[in-house]
Amino acid sequence: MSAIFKQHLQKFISISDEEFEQILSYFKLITVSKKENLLLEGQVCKQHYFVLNGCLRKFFINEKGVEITTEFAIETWWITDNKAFEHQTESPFNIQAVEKTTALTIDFHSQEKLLNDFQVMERYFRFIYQRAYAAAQMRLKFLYDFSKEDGYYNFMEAQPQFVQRIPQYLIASYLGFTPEYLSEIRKRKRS
Amino acid sequence: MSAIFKQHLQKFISISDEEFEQILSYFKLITVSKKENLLLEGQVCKQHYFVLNGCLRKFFINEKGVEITTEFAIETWWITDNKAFEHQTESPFNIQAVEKTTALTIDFHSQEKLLNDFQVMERYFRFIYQRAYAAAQMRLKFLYDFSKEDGYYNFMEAQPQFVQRIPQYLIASYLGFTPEYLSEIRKRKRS
DNA sequence: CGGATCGTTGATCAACTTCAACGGTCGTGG
DNA sequence: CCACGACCGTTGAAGTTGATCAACGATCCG
Repeated sequence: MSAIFKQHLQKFISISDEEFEQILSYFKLITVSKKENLLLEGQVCKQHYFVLNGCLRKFFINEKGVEITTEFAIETWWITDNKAFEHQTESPFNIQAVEKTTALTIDFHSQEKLLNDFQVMERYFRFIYQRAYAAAQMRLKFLYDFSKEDGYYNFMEAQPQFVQRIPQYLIASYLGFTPEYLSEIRKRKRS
Repeated sequence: MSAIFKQHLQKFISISDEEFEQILSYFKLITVSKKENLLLEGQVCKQHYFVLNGCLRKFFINEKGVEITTEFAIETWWITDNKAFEHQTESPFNIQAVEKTTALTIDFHSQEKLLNDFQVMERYFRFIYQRAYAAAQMRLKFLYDFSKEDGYYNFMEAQPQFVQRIPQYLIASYLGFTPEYLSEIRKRKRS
């Protein structure tokens, strides 16, 4: 299972089998079942998750009591509330399993230690954050550029893997509109 | 002027004066006047900018021909189209000076070389991208959480430094609505 | 002084939300 | 293995939010 993580690391940096085993020892392997929570709103965000298989999502609850999903993570994606993780403060987010999920998890202090002990991990995380930041910038562009309807078609094309496995109300939530409106868009397309 | 950059580096890593001079040699110092362009849509995004003073913005032009500003950068902020920079591909964005601006600039290959030559710069950029990603995540949350009106009040509170120096139509563009609507919000507040 | 740029106003219009209700399906307990 | 309840997607009507368009006044700058 953790071979997935090894392959992912080796896409960015070169490490020996021995080094990998040492690096892996900073992590814990966890499995959570569908709807199980890994972080609750108001808690300090202690962990950074690397999904090996399954799917996690990050969401918050707005003043109307509606869940808004801001992020999904599937195989080989990292997920956490980075701001709360970095400062070890309370998070406004929840992290929950969409499906049964296996992940590696590392707490803040272990991650700091890992970065100090392995220079090459600075390089790895520099890549990871750089890519994640670039992706977030493009996501912002899409939000500004597209109407909600076009955003849906764009997402369908760009991430068909999600549309297969994720319930529609979560997709609507992620795209920033209501399930009813998603229904309407789909009806329009059909006719 | 470049002392600003030195101070910024030293907030994250420790370097000697000598090292700093070497690092600085990878950059060029530029000054641009108001409305001058540093990147045009369709060009390969070759440069990464670190603002020493003044203000840059990144924007694109939507299908209706309207400029949408997705990012500002003032003193000690980095700015580029990270996706296009990383892959050295054409960018859909423009980068333009809002005011007369002085910045350090580094091209992609120099940045790669800098990262290879100075281990400590991997750490510095890991911090930079980590913070930038966390900030982008919070920005996304605000976009999902707030109505446009609330988004304006929130921005006013969080970034009063902008509201002073940036024309209103740019603020409206950044917040994702029209100047007319901003006018309406302001009128409502007044009464 | 004269033109371009910026903020404002008000009327009309489109995109999207809210609410209430209904039918299908899926999983769980009896 | 069936029945029931919870959950999910869908519909349609009415309501909001914010966009569009055209016009005007103020200000800045050459």
